[in-house]
Amino acid sequence: MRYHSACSKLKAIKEGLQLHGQVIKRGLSDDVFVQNSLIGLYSACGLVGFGLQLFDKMSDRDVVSWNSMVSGLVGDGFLEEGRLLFDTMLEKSIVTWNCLIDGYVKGGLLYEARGLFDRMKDRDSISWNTMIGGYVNLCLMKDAEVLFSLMPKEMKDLITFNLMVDGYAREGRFKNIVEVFEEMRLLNITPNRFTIVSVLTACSHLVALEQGEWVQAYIERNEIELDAVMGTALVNMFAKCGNIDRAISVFESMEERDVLAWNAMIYNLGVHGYGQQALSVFSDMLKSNIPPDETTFLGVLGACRHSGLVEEGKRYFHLMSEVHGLVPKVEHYGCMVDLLSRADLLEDAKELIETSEMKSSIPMWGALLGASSRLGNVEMGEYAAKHLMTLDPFDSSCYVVLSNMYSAAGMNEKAIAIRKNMKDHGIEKGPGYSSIEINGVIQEFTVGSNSLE
DNA sequence: CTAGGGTTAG
Repeated sequence: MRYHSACSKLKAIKEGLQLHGQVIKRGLSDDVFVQNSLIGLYSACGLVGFGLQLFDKMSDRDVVSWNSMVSGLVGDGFLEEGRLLFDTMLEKSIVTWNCLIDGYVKGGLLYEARGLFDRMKDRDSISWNTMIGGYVNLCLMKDAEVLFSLMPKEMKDLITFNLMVDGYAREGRFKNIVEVFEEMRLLNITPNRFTIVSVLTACSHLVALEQGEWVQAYIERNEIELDAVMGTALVNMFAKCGNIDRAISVFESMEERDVLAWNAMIYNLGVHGYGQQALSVFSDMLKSNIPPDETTFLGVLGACRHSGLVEEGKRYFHLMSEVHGLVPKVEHYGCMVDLLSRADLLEDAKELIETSEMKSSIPMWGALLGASSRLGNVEMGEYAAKHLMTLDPFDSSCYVVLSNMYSAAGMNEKAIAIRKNMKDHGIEKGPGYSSIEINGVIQEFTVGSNSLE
C-alpha cells in the first residue's frame, strides 16, 4: 500500500470517511452537531458534494448547518451554488452574510461582495475585515481606506489594523503605517509581532528615530521576546537612523540570530565605515555555524570597500567561491571593481572584469570608466568606454563621462569631438545609471560617480 | 469542543 506523507489532504479525507463510518455505527447519525462538523470536514477536503448529500438528508438543520453548507460551497469554488442556497435561506445570520462575502472576496469578485456588504443590516468586525482584506489583497487601497474610515472604531481590531499596515507596506506608504499605528494605540489595541515589525520597517524608511525608539521601549516594557525578525528590524532601524552603536547593542542582545540578522549587522557596520568590526562580526558568524550567503558577502565586500581594505576584499572574494561555494554575482564584482579602482588598481579591476562572466556587463565597465575618469587614466577610460559603446550605443552617460575625462586631462579637442559625436548620433544626455535590486536594496552603479550605492 | 476575517513581516 502506498502512502504519501505529502498528501495530507487525502489522508484527511480518508480519516474523515472513517470517522463518518464510526458516526453511523455509533448511532450518532442524527446528531446535528456531528453532522455540521462533517459538512465542514468534507468541504475542507474539497468534497463539498458529500457534504451536500448529507445536508439534503438532514432532518433537523440549524443555522450552523446552513452556514456550514454556504461556507463549504463558496470555499470549494461553487459561488453560484452558495448564492442560491443563501437566497433560499429565510433566517440568515451575520455569519451567513460573511460566508458569502468571503466567498466573493476570495474569488476576486469585490463588486459582488460589496453589494452584499452594503445590504447588510448588521455588520460585525468580521464583515468589515473581510471586505477591507479583499481590497487590500487587490491593492485597492483607496477602497480599503474608505471602508476603514467608515468602520465604527469599537469594531476595529488587531486584524483591521494589520490589514491596513499590510496594504500600506505593499505600496511603500510608510508614513501611513506610522499614522495607523498611532490610531491603534489611541484605541488601546495591542499590536502583535507583525504590527511591530512592520512599524519598525516603516521607521527605517522614514528615518524616524523617535518613533522607532518608542517601539523599542514598547517591546521592552511589555517584555516581548526579541526574535530574529524583530531584532533585525530594530538593528536596521537604528542603523538607518545613524545610530550604529544602538544597532550593535540590539544585535548583541539578540538570543536568536539567523542569516538575515548577521547580514544586517555586517552590512550596516560596513555602511557606517566600521570595516574591521564588520569583518570581526563575519568571523563570529562563521564560528556560530550559520552559513553565509551571497548577501553576507555583499556586506563583507562592501565593508572592505567602504574602509579601503583591499587585501581583505580580495581574500574574501576568493573565499566566497572557493570555501563557501557561492557564485559571485554582478553586485559582488561591481563591489570589487570599485574597491580595486579606489585603490588605484585599475589594471586589476580590468582583469577581474575580463576574466569573468562580467565581460558584457554595462555596470562593470561603467564603474571602471568612472574610476579611470576620477584618476585621470585616459587610456583605461577609453578602453572602458569602447566596451560601453559596443554594449549600449545609445547610453549617453559614457559619452558624458568620457568627455569630462578629456576636459579634465586638458584634452579639449577630444572632449569637443565626443560631444559632437553624441549630437550627430542624436544621443540625449540622460540620468545615466542602471540599478539592480537585491534583497530589497537598490544597488546603483552610477557611471559618473562610480559608486555602488 | 459544528459556521465567518489577516501576515511570504526583518
